[in-house]
Formats: sequence, structure tokens, C-alpha cells
Amino acid sequence: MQLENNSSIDRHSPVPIYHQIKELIKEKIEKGELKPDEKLPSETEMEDKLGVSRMTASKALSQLENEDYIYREQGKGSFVTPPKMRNSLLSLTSFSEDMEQRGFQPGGKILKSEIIKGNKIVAAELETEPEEEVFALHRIRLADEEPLAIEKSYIRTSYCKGIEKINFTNRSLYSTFEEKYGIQLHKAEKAIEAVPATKVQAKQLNIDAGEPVLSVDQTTHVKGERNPIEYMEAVYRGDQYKLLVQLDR
Amino acid sequence: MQLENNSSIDRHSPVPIYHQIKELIKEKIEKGELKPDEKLPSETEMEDKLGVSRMTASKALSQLENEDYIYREQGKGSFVTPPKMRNSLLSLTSFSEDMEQRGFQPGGKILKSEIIKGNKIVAAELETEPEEEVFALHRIRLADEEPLAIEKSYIRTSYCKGIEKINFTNRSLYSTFEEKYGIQLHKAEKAIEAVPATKVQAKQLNIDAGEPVLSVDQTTHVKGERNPIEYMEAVYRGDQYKLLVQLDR
DNA sequence: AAGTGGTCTAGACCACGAA
DNA sequence: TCGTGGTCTAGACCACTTG
Repeated sequence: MQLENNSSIDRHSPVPIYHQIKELIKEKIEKGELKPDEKLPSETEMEDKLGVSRMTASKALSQLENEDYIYREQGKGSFVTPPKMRNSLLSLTSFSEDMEQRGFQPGGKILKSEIIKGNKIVAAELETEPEEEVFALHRIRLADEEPLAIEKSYIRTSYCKGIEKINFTNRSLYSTFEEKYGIQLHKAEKAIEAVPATKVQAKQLNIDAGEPVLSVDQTTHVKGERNPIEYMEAVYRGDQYKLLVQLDR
Repeated sequence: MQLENNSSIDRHSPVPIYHQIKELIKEKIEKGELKPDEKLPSETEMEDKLGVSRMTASKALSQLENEDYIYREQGKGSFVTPPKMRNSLLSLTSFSEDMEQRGFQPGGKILKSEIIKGNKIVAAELETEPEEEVFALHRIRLADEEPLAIEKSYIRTSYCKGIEKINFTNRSLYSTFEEKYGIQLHKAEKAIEAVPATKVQAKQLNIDAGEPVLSVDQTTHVKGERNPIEYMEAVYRGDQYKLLVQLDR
């Protein structure tokens, strides 16, 4: 990798230098200017070429290693992580995003879309007061017209006022959070079980009662907020749906 | 928090100082000596009391923030993350570790424990040559004496020579990697499905054929290595096992 | 021996928050 | 104003890898 002598670093920018270096390298990796397993400039090389201290260069490279863009080997150097090893599975996605990724046409049928008073379970999961109002959105989710899942979402309305007026038939809940309300999703917990379909579920999913389905309870959190924004109880057809997750550390 | 003047830090240990500080604080949080939202010593305080440079103290605190043990606010200080906000779900754990966390006595019964030539599926998942030898470890896993899961692991032997000589009846595979081979696990992908139990599975798990079970295919990676160390096909009793995962971003 | 990353030091200036 | 974390510097010693 070539380093333009001392250009590309703006010492008067409010953006920290190590962050500028990070972005510089990320960009080169994403553009393909840096090939998989290609050696990056060493810390001392950056010291000279970019005119920064070694600790600063080191910080940039350490963080890139944490984010899995590069790997480092003592005595050898820093190298670009080949794409195969990189986090390839999207972690926090909605059904719509998920289906599009898999090449299916997502669709939906609304069962319920209204403000309700949360019941005990919902209140406990959302950490709301028992009488507090929440937005309930129950949908049957389709992939290429076939019913694939039943999703019952309960949403804390204080983060997204007026959400009950939106038609979610073919709209992603998560992209609505992000685009309409500027809400950045942070993390989620899923509790996953294999259970037999109830009669009602079987009818809605067009399968036989007792067939295995994937039951997923999910709590979704927003960046910087202590309380969750969404609690969802979902059921997926066992014969048609595979859940992919990526675990770290 | 009280800091014992300069004790508890061993400057001649091969363990880095920042890591010693991290462990010190983690321990106090886990023991409850540091309460939720309690203020930690500041960086300058650690400089004085522990006799380390500020950068070292800062590194320890930064990493604790990344690991969600503490949160930091400019101008205010560093504080213990309340347990509710903390990542409570271990991400990459073995069955044994998992069961201990849930308060069950883990146990096991070995079905197979030998070096084999990998079949096509295994070779593809482990990215080995089709004729390459792998260590096959098939176990029935027990929780409080009850069969709960069937785990079939295939392990790349080049990372852990001699592993076939170890008795894994009551031993964790992952802690063996870490303690005996010094292998640091990095990340894993799981593909999760709800399927009906086959006759053989039903017998081994002491349930009826056709009952829902959780089928999980997992590929596990090691830090700094491009190829996976383990591919596992596991089946968990649907009525007894819930899989918890934490998703980020 | 030379190059690399891993760690550590003893300073420094800044922006932010609370008093 | 003072204490805090956020960043940065210019050195240093070490262990590891490669020639």
C-alpha cells in the first residue's frame, strides 16, 4: 500500500487522527485498492509517512483489528482480512431486509395495528408501566406469496409518536424507525425455541398443527436508551425458514 | 472504590498491566464490591495509586467500556454498567459452560471419539481437503442426567494435535481449546432450524419421533486463523432447550 | 540483525461537566 | 475553576519472525 506523503491527514479537523487513518484504510479495503492478505504499512512506516506518533497509528490499527478489517501478527505485520473471514451475516435485520437478501419477495398481511394497553408480559419485556399504552403490530409475513411467519410486535410509543397511523403491509418496521424517526437500532436479544405449531398458528401458516415451528422472542434496543423499543413474539415455519446468526468472541 | 496502594499489580508478570487492571475491576464488579452506576477511580487517580501511566489506565478502562462492563462520560467519570444494560448473554459458549450458567449439572455420553476422513459436507464446512483427517466427537449431552442434546463436532486436527486422546465425557471442548492448546476462539456462525426429530434422534433424546427439535449447524473460528477449527451439527430437545443470542448493530 | 507488533512511560493540550 | 475523559507525542524495552 502506498501512503501519500502526509497528505490525507487533516490535523485541524475535529475528527481524531486515529479515526482519519481508520477511515482511510477502510476505504482502500472496500474499494479493493488493498487486496485480501495484502500487507499494510507498519506502525513505524505510518509514523514517518503520515507524521503521526506510533501510538496513534497503533490505535488506528488496533481498532481496525477489532472491527475485523485487518489481522495482525507479531513480528510479521498487519494484513487485510479476506472477505470470507469477515462478518458476513447481517445481525440485526427485519424480516423484509432478510427476505430481500435471500432473494424472496417479501409481503405481509396485517392482523392488528393499534394502540393497546400492554399486558403483563409485554410490560415486563418493554419495561413500561402496566397501564402504559404500546403500539401492537401483528402481521403474517409472506415470502413469494407463501406465509412464512407470524410476527407480533409491541412498540414503545414514546420513541415514535404517531406510528399507529402508518400502514405496515409492505413496509419494514426497522427502516421506518431509522428513516422516519431517526432512531438508530443498537442491539437485540433473541430467545429461540423449537415448538409444535398451535391450531391457530398452523392455519395461519398453512401447515399442520403440531408441525415444528421456530419460536423467537426478541427484545430490541435503541442506541443510547436504557429501555427497549420493541418486544416481538414471532413464529416461523420450520420447514421453510432458517435463522442465521453470527456470534462473537 | 478503594485502590490498595500499588498492591495487586505485578510488574514482573508477563500479563500486561492494563490487563491486570481490567481483571481487577471486572472481579470487583462481579463480586458486587462495585455497585451499579458507582463511580470508578479516575485515570489520574489510578496513575497515582497504582503507579502506572495514564495511557495504561486509560487502555484498561477503554477496553472495559468496549466489553460493556463500564460506561464513561467525558467530564464526569467512569461508572459501572448496571446489569440490566449489560450484555448478559454469553455469545460463544460451549454446552458445559451454558448449562452451568443456567444452574444445571452438565454431563455427557460419548458416541464417537476418533480420527476420521472428513466427508464432503464436513470438508466443505471446515474448508479442508476431502481426504484430510478430522477429529470426530459425537456426544449426547445431559443436563441433570436428562438427555438434552446430540452434538456432532468435527475438528481440524492441525490446530490441536493429540486431541483424540482426550476423554471428553465431562470435559468442555472449548475450555480444552483454550486451556490445553492456548487457542483463542473468535467467532461462530449458527444456522438454526426447527425440525421434527428422526427416530434415532428421538430415541437418543428420550422423546417421540416427530417432536420438534432445534437443529443447529455451527462453524467456529479461531482468532487470527482463516479456516474454521470446528464444524458442529447439533440437535436440541425443543421442549427443554431455549437458545439465547445477542445481536449487535 | 533488522523489522514487526505489544506494551509502557511521562509528559501535553483539549472539550466537557459540575460547582 | 477544577476534575474528568479524549487524544496525541516522542521516546523506550520486549518478544516474535524472517533473513
